[in-house]
Amino acid sequence: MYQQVARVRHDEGMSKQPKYRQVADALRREIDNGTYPPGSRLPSESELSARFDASRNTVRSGLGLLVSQGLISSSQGLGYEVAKHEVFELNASRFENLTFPQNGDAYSTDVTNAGRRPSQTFRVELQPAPAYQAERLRVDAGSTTVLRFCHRFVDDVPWSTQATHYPEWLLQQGPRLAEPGDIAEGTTRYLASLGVEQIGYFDEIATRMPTPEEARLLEVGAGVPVLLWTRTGYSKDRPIRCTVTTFRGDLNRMNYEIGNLSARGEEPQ
Amino acid sequence: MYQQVARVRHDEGMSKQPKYRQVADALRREIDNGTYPPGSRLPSESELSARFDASRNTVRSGLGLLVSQGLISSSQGLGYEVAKHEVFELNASRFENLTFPQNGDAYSTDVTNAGRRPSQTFRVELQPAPAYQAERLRVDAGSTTVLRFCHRFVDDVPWSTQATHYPEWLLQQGPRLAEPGDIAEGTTRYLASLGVEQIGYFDEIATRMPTPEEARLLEVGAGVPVLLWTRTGYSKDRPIRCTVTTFRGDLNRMNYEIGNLSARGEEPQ
DNA sequence: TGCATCAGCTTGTACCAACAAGTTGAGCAA
DNA sequence: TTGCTCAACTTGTTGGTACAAGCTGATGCA
Repeated sequence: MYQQVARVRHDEGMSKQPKYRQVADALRREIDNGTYPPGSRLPSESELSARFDASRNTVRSGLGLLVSQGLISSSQGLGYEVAKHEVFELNASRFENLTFPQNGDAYSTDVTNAGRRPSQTFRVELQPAPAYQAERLRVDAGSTTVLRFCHRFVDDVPWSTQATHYPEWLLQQGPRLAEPGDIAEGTTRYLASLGVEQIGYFDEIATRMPTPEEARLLEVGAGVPVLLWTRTGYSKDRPIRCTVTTFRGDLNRMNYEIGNLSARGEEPQ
Repeated sequence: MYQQVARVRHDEGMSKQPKYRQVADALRREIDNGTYPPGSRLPSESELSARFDASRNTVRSGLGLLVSQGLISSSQGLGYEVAKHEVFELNASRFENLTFPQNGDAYSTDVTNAGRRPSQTFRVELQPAPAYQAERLRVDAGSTTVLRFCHRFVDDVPWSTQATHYPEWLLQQGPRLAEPGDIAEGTTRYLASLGVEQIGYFDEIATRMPTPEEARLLEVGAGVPVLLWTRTGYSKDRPIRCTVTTFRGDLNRMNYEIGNLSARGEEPQ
């Protein structure tokens, strides 16, 4: 019923590597050396199948490797495209600078200055504190917090999600935090005007592959990790907010300027 | 010659999702809710095949998804294991603190303080500057630089690779830079003792999937991104070094302390 | 006891076949 | 010209088979 084809034992040279890896490696080389520049299309599976004398499944395994490494992406009906990245730099140590004046919220300012067009959707709700945020805000897990959630785009490409939790006690001083809608001058500035000044922050940066939910919101395919940025802001007494931002790892880079950098071009001020 | 089996059209409820995704989602849920805790083994492909009434290929596709997301890993002959992470925190703003005294190099100090055992292999060579480093050191691409390369382990697990490039002109003041072997007091301290003081640095943090070379050195499987950390150190006049570190993303987190954090437990000093 | 072997499990590689579903452009009809 | 249909491409999903290769524990021989 099933006829096993005679398996030829090639063994030319040493190879050793399985065929699907050879396919992946060959294509990777050709992508690296510019045979297939960023944005260009790879030959179709059946063409590659002929070229490498491999079955379509084997070629697919090889292509799957490159996809999971973020080098290429595929779309049904179209083919495989070589990934192209245009990274956006976020200066985290200048972002929300405590002494520097700025108009509106820090995100719009930063993106506009880079000559790109920012847009965002916005949501405010009361939520029990997740364990991660509760620990950083020094409140009980499950206690009420104000969640202000942003889904941000740059030139209509999904860019990041940002969830800031504020402890409940802060509402007595800053009731507008819990009201829906933007706070025009920025929440940090708003709180400062009420005497709750953020005089320092603690940043944590991690990376991992996106959850299905994150992959949906950020519209990333397989092979693109996310950058996780947690900023806990402190007043002179205690933590006043915890912001968790998820970035598309292929489009973002974070910068920190520490110490005296007068030898650099632009002054860190 | 080939007999196509009657394809039953289930369509219970809505499903819509392909079967291999359903397998992946079901397993993900069971991993999340603790049915399969970190470190435990998943049922074998054939067991899952029976449970989900799917072919082994379909089950493998589902498992492959979870592998590429870093949730599980597989080894031939053994099966699939749920990934367990024990993250190591690296305080980047305290690391190589300019004013804080320390013994030996910053890495060993940091790891030892965390109660873990550091080890490393080390290499020094003269190398033409790659474009990336040349740009940051403000020298011509291809001009000579000193490369000091570290491959670091924590408790014998590959942890990070670190490549520091120094511009050639620095050799006149610090000839020991180009000599093989460690510099006991740390290179930053050594240079400072010669009057080349690093008074500030510029950090860049990015993430991506590892290259095959990086995957080999860090022994990461598919689905684990790397964290890329570039630190450019400045004297009062110009850049004096450029360090590129690659971390396993599943084992590391970076921290920055900015501003006044007296409200936190430990004093940032 | 100690050690080598092997059966029986596991995943890895490679192939075949069929059909579903998305995209595009050619070509025809209004 | 405009708009629709459809053929001919593309990748996506799912099934099947066979064998290679790694791991483990049981078995049996020396």
